Amino acid sequence: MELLKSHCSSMSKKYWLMKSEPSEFSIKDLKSSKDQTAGWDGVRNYQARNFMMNDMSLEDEVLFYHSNCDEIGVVGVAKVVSAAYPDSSAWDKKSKYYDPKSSKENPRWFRVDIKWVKDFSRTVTLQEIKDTESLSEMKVVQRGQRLSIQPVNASEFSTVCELGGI
DNA sequence: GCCAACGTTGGC
DNA sequence: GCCAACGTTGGC
Repeated sequence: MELLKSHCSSMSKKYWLMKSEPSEFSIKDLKSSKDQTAGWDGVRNYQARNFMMNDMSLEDEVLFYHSNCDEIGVVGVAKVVSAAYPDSSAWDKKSKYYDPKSSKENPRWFRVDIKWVKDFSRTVTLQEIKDTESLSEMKVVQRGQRLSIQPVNASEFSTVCELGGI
């Protein structure tokens, strides 16, 4: 019974916001990837890593967020299509994400695979999120919040999707 | 285990 | 390119 319960709760769909600089990796890049799927590598923050390792599940839905660009905001939806697995870029000396403290034997950083789901018909800008009362609790508008992977609740997720024209 | 120095993030 | 906020590192 306990097993069933924990199994069920682990299956309940969760929602996330994931940030990427479009000059590095945009939602277009994701859409044009093989199988419209890509590994979310380069996460080098423990809290963000722990979300991937401990809290993400297959089929969780993701708000794809463009940061540090002309039009900052949520541009579409993706979904989680793998469990967390070691981020090999951490032990690739040629990678900008190289981390000598991570190794194949003892990986420190992990990634998940993300699959493109849809583009919004328009960007839901950061300013718009700030201006929307029901989205005022989103981490992305909290002062000093820089996490590149953030949990989002179901109503926030659906509100952002509606604003994005879905 | 404290905390100063340093590096990074990311909006502006 | 500025800089505030935050995370990490490393000496002590």
